[in-house]
Order: sequence, then structure tokens, then C-alpha cells
Amino acid sequence: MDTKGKKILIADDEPDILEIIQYNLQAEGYVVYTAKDGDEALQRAKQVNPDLIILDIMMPRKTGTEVCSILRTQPAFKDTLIIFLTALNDESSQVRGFDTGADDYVNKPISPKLLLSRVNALFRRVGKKEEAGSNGILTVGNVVIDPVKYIVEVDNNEVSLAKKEFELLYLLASRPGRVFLRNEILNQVWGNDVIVGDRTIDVHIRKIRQKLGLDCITTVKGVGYKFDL
Amino acid sequence: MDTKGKKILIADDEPDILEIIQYNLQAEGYVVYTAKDGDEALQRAKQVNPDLIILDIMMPRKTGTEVCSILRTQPAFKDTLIIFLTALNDESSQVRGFDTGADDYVNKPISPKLLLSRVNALFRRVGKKEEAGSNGILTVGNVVIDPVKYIVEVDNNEVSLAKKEFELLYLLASRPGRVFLRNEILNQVWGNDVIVGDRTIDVHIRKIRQKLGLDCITTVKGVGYKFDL
DNA sequence: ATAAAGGGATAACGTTGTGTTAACCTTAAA
DNA sequence: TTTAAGGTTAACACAACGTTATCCCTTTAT
Repeated sequence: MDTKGKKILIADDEPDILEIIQYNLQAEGYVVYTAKDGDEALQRAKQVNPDLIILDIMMPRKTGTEVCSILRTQPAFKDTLIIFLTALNDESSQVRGFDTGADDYVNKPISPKLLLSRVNALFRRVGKKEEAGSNGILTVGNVVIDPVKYIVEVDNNEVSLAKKEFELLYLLASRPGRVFLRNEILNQVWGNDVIVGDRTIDVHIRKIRQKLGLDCITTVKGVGYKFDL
Repeated sequence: MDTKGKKILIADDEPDILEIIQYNLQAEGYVVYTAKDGDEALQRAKQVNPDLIILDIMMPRKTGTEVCSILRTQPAFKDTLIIFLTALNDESSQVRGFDTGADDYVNKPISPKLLLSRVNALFRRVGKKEEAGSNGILTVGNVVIDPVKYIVEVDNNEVSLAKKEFELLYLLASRPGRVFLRNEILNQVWGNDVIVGDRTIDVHIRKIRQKLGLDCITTVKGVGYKFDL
């Protein structure tokens, strides 16, 4: 299955639990966000619009049940998967959890492996929608370049590039490690017939380096540039 | 929710359990079929093509796990909901259950009420998926677009759009995040042959932004527009 | 038929940000 | 050290987009 890139928000007031779950979900390829209380969970949910939210129930500043109720009233989160993960294992709590609109209810303690199974099962059931097939998305390390959405992400932070900058970056990133000659770049990005000055490429390269905030483009003096981490 | 008429097949070798579960599911409006061993479960599944199958694992003449595996290899049952209901509550059994393709794994003993909650939760999750497919209603964040009623809702407030505005918005929202080139927009909304001025799209975009009162349409200079929250 | 209302396109002008260049500075190789 | 190649910066021109008012046309009610 293509679990890559699905966003999961975990809310729990115990840092240890947050860390353990986060580690295991990330190892599986999920992108994980955390919150340490109810209010923060709501806030982060609106920020990142996760595909799945794992909620503790006994949390400060709004219980998981309250968070779930609030989210379910909002159209944006009507279809968001929600799992309760809690020490409350009595029947009435569980039934109430499902009545609130949860998709699963898991008792603590639970092994990370088992939680993963349940998470995967949920995504398997729901997740036929956005299969990444032959779209032109490039993923190099922590950099994601999506030419369809015209978006560049670095460590899950969206970076806004101008047209030429984007095209230039996309060209370089399409073959990481390979050196592109200045002439190649001119032909591919500007076109065979367009004539621009010597410094034009440099300036664009600089802006990309600056905006991405990484040294991902290496200069090969006298030859050209290459994308490399 | 429309639980009525959904078909559930229960397979268990203990007649008492069959009876109790059957009673409770029927009380909720489900149509229930039963099987007392693995082979019978397979046979009845093919007969009635149930929406959900509840499988015991320790059964004569094929275990629940075997039944699940066999069903999942057949296209007809690829999307059939399957719940394991078993006394085997060790971790490895549960993980194996999910690996086999189950949608939930429930330990015996369980109260009928709680089982019902889980069954309902599963149908609720799957039901939405089928709903969304048939009619052309788009739901992106807190924006709901209904092409049948010709209505746009933002935070549950109805917004009235003109025809062209609506078609333009619907096109963009049909693939949130994706950038549509100006030419694509012209072809889709205006038609291949119609020729309109340069500023026409902009003006409609502006009206949409103004009426919706949100910044949900992003301009990608030199490229096009995209719907994004 | 006629008036009223609103949709849709366009022109004219305002605004923004991109792309490019020039001028100067830094670095690395011979 | 020398020097060629690239880095950096700011400034500018212009293309692309935003905004507004206006006109024409279709629709709807009287």
C-alpha cells in the first residue's frame, strides 16, 4: 500500500506515549504531528488538515471526546478518520466514543505494532482515493516537488517559488546528482532561441537556495549545477 | 444513517453466540445470515453477497483466517467488510488478522451493544465513500459545492453564484490543490472555440473570491489558478 | 411589449512581483 | 598571485494579474 505522505495527528498529554507512537508511525512512512492537549489538537487539526487523528480522551483543556464532537460538526473534518486511544476501557465509554463519530476505539496499553495494524486497516478501507501514479511528483530526501500543484515542500513546510525558479529546480531535481551544463539549463528552461545574460541563471539559483533554506544545489565550477543533498 | 437492508453474515460454531448477535443486529435493522463453520461461511457468502462478515477464528472445517484469506483473493469480496470476533486476544493473532485483510478485530466476550457500535462505525465510514461518488457534490474543507442544486455553502452559509462563476469554481474545486492553466480553464468552462479577452477569467475569479469571502483561490503567476484552503 | 434586473464580457487603469541586467564582490584553481 | 568563474545585491522594465466601471445582452416580471 502507498502509506507515504498520509498525515496523522496524535493528541496525548503523556510525552512518552506521543514519542513512541510518533516514532513507529514515522517508521511506516506516515507524516506525524503532535498535540499535548485538546485545544492544541483542534488548532493543529485546522493547520495541517490530517488524514487521521489519534485522540487520547483524558486530556487537559478539552477531552478527546469534546475534540471529536467539535471536529465532526465542521464540514472540513466530517470525513477525517478519528481513533480514540485511551485507558478508559469500560463499555459505556467505548459506545460513547463511537457515538461521537469515532472510527475506532483502542485501549491502552497497546503495542505500537498492533496500533499500526489498526491504522493501516483504516487507511486500507478508505484510501483508494488518491493513488499517486504517473504524476510528476519528485521526492528527493525531505524535498517534495509537485508540478501539478506547483508546490515545493521542505520538511513538510511549503515553499513558494516563482515560475522560472520552479522550472529550474524541477529540472535539476529530476535527475538528482547529475550535473546540468549551463547550456542544457538554458535550453530546457528558457528555450533554444531565447538569449539571456550570463548572470541570469546564477541569480535564480541563488533565490532557490535562499528560499529552500538548504544547500541542495551544488555548483560545479566551469561545468554547471547539480541537485544533491 | 441508512442501516436498513444491509446484509451481515455471522460465522461461529457456538450456537448461543450466533443467536445473541443475530438478535441484536436484527433489532437494529440489519438482515442477518449465519454459518456454523468455515466452509458454510464461504458458501453462504457467495450466496447472499453480504455487506459485512463477522468471523470467528476457531471454527471447524476452515478457520476464520482461512476464510478471510480466500475471500480477499476473490474480486467480489475485495471490498466486503470483515470483522474477526474471537477469544484469541494475543497480539500476534490480532496483527495476523489485520494482515489477512480484516477491517476490525474484536475480542470475546463483547457486549452486543459494543459490537453494534463497531459495526455501525464501519458502515458509517464506508457509506460516506459511496455517497460521495454518485452525486457530484464536492466537499473541500468548509466549502460544499452541489452542482445539482447549484448551491455553494461556506461554513453552512449559502452563497449564490452565477453560472460561469459556479462552473469555474466547480472546475477548480474538483481537484483541490491542482493548478489549472488559463487555457485549461477556457476550454473547460468556455469551450474550445469561444474567444474571450484576457481579463475575463480574472474578473470571474475576483467575484468568486469576493462572494465566498475566503482566500480559497490561489494565483500562480504565469501558470494559472488553484483551489486551496 | 416593456421595464427591470442581473449575468457576462471588456476596456482602461492600477498594482504587484517576476525576470533580467549591471556593477561589484568572493572564491577556487592554475 | 593571478584570474576566470561564480556569488551577491539592488535597481529597473515589463508582463501578468487585480480592480473598477460600463456596456450589452438575456432573462424575468408586469
